[in-house]
Amino acid sequence: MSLRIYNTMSGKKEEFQPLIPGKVGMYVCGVTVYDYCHIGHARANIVFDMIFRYLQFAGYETTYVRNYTDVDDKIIKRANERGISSKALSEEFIQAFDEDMASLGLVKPTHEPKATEYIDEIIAISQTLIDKGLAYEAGGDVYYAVDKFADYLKLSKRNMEEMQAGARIAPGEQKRNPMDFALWKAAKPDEPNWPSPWGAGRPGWHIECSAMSSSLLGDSFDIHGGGRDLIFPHHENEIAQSEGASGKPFVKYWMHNGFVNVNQEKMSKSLGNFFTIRDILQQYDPEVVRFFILTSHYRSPIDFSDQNLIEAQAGLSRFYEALLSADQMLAGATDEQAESPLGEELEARFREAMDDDFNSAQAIAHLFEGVRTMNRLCATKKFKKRVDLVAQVRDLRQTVLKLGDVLGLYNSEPAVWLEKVKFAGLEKLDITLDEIEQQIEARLQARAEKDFAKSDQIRDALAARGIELLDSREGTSWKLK
RNA sequence: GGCCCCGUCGCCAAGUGGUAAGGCAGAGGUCUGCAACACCUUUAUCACCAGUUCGAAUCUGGUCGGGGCCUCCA
Repeated sequence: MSLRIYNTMSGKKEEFQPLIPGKVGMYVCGVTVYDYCHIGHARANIVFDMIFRYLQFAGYETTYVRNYTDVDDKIIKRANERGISSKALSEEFIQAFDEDMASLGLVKPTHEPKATEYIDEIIAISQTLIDKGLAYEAGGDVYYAVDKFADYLKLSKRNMEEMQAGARIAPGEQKRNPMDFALWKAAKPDEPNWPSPWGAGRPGWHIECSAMSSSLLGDSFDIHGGGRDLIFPHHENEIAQSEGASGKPFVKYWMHNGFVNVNQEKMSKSLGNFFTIRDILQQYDPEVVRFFILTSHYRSPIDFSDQNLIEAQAGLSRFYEALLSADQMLAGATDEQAESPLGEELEARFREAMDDDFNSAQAIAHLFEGVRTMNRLCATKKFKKRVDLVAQVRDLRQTVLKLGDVLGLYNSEPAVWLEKVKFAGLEKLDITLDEIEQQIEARLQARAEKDFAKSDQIRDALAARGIELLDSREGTSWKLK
């Protein structure tokens, strides 16, 4: 079974056939850098990071471009409010973005261009569009004449007449048609600007993505992604610009990730109900956030809530606990080698899930099954001497790690990760590590004396304070309840 | 008003024509001094109604409920 991708353009899953066999060009709209990233950005970037990793895993030589839009009305406005330059503001938030993405465990895209580095290309495309009669200059602005592009609204499937009914021309704009959009805006005082054939000015929103994608991936490429909210107007306008200028098909597969809701309600800047990545990482481990996001399909809406994240943490802990116990069981196990089909079988199921429009939720479900098998084998009597079982656990462990890496998961040292989460949770409880260890010691003493009443009393008291004890042959450890 | 999406076990969440993955929580069991952990077993006919079909959660029509886009937004 080969890779199938849901294409927003057709509204269907399609067999993935890249323009050049074996190679993929993918462009994903990045952020406008004027504020800290919120969890919606986290989702979009994690999703496409997963897609990028899987494309490579599936054998495609993938060029992944994710831009920074560093010139824009909102940047100018925010910079003016803070009394700093647009450049200083955008640099600050580019750095913040990079930090956030690194903490979420994202790999670097192949290219991370900035809009301001592509001003020449932006001007060239705008000029081409004017030359072709698709755009016009008016008072130092350049606008795209949407009624000249026959395919306009083909991605968002909207109706021009109805769109026009609600559209307005803002004061100061020189549009012929309210639906027209700016490719270039004449500079106002104190705005960043560049010289152009139409006078000093700056790019409009949308044109930068056409310029950067064609420069780095060519006029036609395979995958273009972003959040659903970018379908209109941003991606629609990109199509008009790029296909209008080049005369070639722009993008083969359009991919859009679903929204993040907070308490069933869309999270948005205008509603003010958004959390930044930094807020969330105060509360939860970054890998828990990533795990939570990937346990839903990328096109479904997800609901950010404490309960959901706590459950995600429990699920991810299950993986690390299994990996830890597998490591411990394998440590003293026989060195003899044996065949094991389990890893290969797991990988086949994983690929099948991921080939179906990157169904990471299904893929993780298969990995959970791998974990259960691993736990079951490890619990078998005389495990360490059973050559076949040891080989199977080795195989499964290695496969879970390998496939986890495709999702950007399970990269930590199990013991270290579990400790980290445990101590982070401990801080929220009214108990100290010393206390816990003292109580464990006291209980061990009681048990040695067969004073089980006292032993159980200590255990119950700790449980009431949120600490669960685990006895094993090696001794007693504890975890958060 | 126009366009679009969704409604699957207590909760989260896969599944788009052949009689419902997985996780969390719950129940029973194995293990245990007793527990916890782990493992085993177990828990749904898919909002509702009508239709197409040998057969539908999956297709069509309708009803109810929720949400999104149409303005900056991942």
